[in-house]
Amino acid sequence: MNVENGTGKRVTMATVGRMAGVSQVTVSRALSDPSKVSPETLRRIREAIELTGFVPNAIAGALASNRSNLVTALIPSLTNVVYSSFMAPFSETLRARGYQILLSETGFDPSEEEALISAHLSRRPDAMLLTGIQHTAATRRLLLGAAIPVVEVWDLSDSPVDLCVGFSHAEAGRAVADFALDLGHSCAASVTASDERAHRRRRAFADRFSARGGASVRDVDVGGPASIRAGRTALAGLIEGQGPTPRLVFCSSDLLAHGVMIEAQARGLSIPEDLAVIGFGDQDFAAELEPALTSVRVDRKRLGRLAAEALLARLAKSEVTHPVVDVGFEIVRRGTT
Amino acid sequence: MNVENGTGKRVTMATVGRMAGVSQVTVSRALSDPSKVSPETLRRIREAIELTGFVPNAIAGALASNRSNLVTALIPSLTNVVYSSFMAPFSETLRARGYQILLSETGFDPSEEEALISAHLSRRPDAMLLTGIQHTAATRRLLLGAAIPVVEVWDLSDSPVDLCVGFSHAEAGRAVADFALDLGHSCAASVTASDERAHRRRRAFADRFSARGGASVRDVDVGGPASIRAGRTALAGLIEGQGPTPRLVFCSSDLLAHGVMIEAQARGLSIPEDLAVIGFGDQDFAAELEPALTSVRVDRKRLGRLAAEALLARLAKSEVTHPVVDVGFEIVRRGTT
DNA sequence: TTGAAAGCGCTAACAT
DNA sequence: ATGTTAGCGCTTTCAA
Repeated sequence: MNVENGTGKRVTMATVGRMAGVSQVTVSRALSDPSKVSPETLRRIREAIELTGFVPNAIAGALASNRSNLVTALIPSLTNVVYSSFMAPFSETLRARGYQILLSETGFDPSEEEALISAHLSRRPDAMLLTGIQHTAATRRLLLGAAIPVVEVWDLSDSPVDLCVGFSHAEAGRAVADFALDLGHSCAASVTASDERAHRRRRAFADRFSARGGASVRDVDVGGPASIRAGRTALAGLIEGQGPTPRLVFCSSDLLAHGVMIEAQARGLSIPEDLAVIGFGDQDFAAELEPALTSVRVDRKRLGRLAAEALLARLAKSEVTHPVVDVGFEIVRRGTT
Repeated sequence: MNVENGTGKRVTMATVGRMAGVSQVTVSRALSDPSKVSPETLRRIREAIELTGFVPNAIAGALASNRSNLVTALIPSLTNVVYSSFMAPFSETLRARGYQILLSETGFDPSEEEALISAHLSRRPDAMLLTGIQHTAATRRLLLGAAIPVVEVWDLSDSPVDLCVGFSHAEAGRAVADFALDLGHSCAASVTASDERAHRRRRAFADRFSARGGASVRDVDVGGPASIRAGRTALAGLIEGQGPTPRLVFCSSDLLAHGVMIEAQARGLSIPEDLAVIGFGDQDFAAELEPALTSVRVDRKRLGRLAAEALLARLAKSEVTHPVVDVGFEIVRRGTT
C-alpha cells in the first residue's frame, strides 16, 4: 500500500481527487484517457499524484473491468537458455502493449504444470503461454473453462488448445538423419536428456537413419537434465560399452554436445575426422567452440515474438487466420561435421 | 473467467454455494480453512467445485484482504544464468508458502527499473526483490512509500532499502588479486563486460594488484554483455595491442573466460603455462573445460533461498536480526591457474 | 467536462 | 457451524 506523506493513510484515487478538487472518477479518467479531462483539471490531478506518490491499484482496476493486463507463462526451466531466450522477446512484445508477465517453471512435469495452471488462472490472466503440447486432461479442461487466448509453443500440434507456434521435433530428427547420411555416415549414436521432446527427435532420427540404410542407432539417455558433465559421461559409455564405436553423435542439446566434444578431445579423438558431433538449439557458444559445433537452429526470438503477436491478435478480437504457425528449423553446418 | 458448463455464466463462490445449498461465505471458509466447515457441507461444496470447474478469483480476494500473495522480482537479464539461477530457489521457497512470483528484466538500466517498479507496485505485491543496490532516487521513494518488505541481492549495502543478501564485489576483486600475486604473477590484465558491478570488481583487482607490487593492470571493456566471442576478441586485442602481453587474465564472467581460453588455445598458447585465466561466477561448465577454469564461486542457490527467507521473516513480522547478510564467495582453483 | 451510483468477487467483522 | 453486512478501490453506465 502506498502511504500519504507518512501519515499512514492509503492513497487512492479518492485521495488524489480530494486534493485536486475533483471526484474520484475524474482521476480515473485522467489516467485512462487524459483527453476526456480539461487541461486545467489534468494539471491539478497530476500535481496531486506527484505530491502523494499515488500508484494506481491494478487489483481494484482488474476486478472492476474484468481485465487484468496480465499474461502468464509456464516454461520447463528458467535456467535453460533455450526457454528463457524466447521468453525475453515474448515479454518485450507484450509489455510494449501494457501487459505484464507472470512466469513460473514446471520442471518438465505435467502434473506440476496442472497445479501451476490453477494458480495462474486464479489471477485471471488475459492470456497464457504454455511450453509444449502435452498436458493433462484436467489442464485442458481448466484452460477451456477459462476461455482466454492460449498459445502453446516449442512444438506443433494438430489440435492445439487454441494457438500454437513452434516446429516439428520429429521432422528435426529426420532432417538430422538425412544430413548425416548425406555426409556419408553409417554408424551413429544419440545422447539424449530427459525431455519428452528430445526423445521424439531421437526416435525420428534413429528411425530415419536405419530406414535409409544406416546401422542401428545406439542411444544414451543421460537420465536427467543436459549438462557438459552428462555429455562427457555419455560418450565415455558409448566408447567403453558394448557395440561399435559411433563415428557421429547427435545430441539433444548443445550442452551435451559440448561435453561429448570435450571427452572426445580428452581421449585424443579428432573432430570431425574420428568423431562428428551435432548439437541442438544453436546456443551462442556453439559457433565459438573449436571446432565450431554443427547444430539445429530454431529462431527463438522470432518464436517468442510470434507467440506474443498471436495472443495480441486474439485479444484484439481480430481474425486469427493461422492458429498454428510452424517457425521451422535449420541445420547450421560447422566444423564438427 | 471460468464458464459454467458452457452456459457462459461466470462461476463464483456464490454459484458454488447455491449449488451446495450454502451461502457464499461458507464456500470461502471451506477453501481457506476447511476445519471451520462441517464435513458434510465440505463434501457438497467440493462436489459443486468439481462440477462447475470453479477457480477462485485471487484478484477479488486480494482486494478484500489487502494481501496479494504476490512477490515481484526485478533482475537484469532472464537469459543470464547468474541471475536466473538464484531466482529458481527464490521462487521455490516462496511458492512453497503460497506466493507467486512476478518477474521482469531491467536490462541493467536503472531508469527502466524505475518504470518497472511502478508497474509492479500497482499489482500491490506483498514483497519485492531487486538485483543490486543502485537505484534512482525516485525508485527509493516509491519503495519506501509502498511500505513492503524489499530485499536487494547480489551486492552488499550499508544502507539497504530494507533487507540485503549478497557479497562484496570489491572484496572479491581484491581476493582475486591476492590469489594471483600469491601464485607469483606480476603481469595481469582484466576483461570486463558492461556491468557496474563487474567494473567494481575490476577496479578493486587492479588497485590491489598494483598496491602489492604487481605491474599496472591493463583492462579491456568489451562494451556490451559477456559472450565467448567478446572474450576471444578481448584477448586478441590484449596480445596484438600496445603494452606487455599479460600472463594472467581476470575475466568478469566465465563466459568471457571461456572465450579467452579458446582464443589462447587457437594461438597456440598453453594454459596455464603461457597464460593463466580466472573467471567469475563458477557456472556449471567452468569445471568441465580443458583445462578446468579457476573461478570465483558465489552460492547462488543459497543466496536465493536466504533472500526468500528474509522476506518471509518480515512478512511474518518476526524480528529480523540481520537485515544485511553476506553470503561471501570462494575462489575455486582449477587447471587454468 | 464532470459526477453519482452500482457493482466486480471476494474477506473480515459481527451476528446467530 | 453458518449467515449477514460492509467494504476493498477501482471501472462502467447513466445523468447532468
